[in-house]
Amino acid sequence: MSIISFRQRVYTIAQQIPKGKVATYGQLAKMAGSPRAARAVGMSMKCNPDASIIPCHRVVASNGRLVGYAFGGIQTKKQKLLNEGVAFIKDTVDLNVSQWRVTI
DNA sequence: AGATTGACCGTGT
DNA sequence: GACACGGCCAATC
Repeated sequence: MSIISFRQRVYTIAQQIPKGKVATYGQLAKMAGSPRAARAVGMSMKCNPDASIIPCHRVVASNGRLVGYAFGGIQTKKQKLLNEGVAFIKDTVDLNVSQWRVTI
């Protein structure tokens, strides 16, 4: 089943997040096959080799809050998202509008 | 092999 | 709405 590591799966999924949308850590965990592994997802993002191939800035907490970004901090992360047209409410993403929804 | 850690999440007060 | 607590999973020491 899992020939590739959990981390690898997370990366693959993260790359599918469309521009202008965001996904939550829990959401990715669920998609990767471990619904409760949100923390592990966070680690994967932290260890991610390159932001240009893995859009880790499109991953936010379940409440839309921006947490962590290893390529310049929260500010940079927010700027990138704003630049992509993600809807913000103060410092949190409006998930109602900008969450990545996998339409059946 | 065991313990610790971390870019989390849900629930209760 | 803010704060505290516990649980969860994979990677790392």
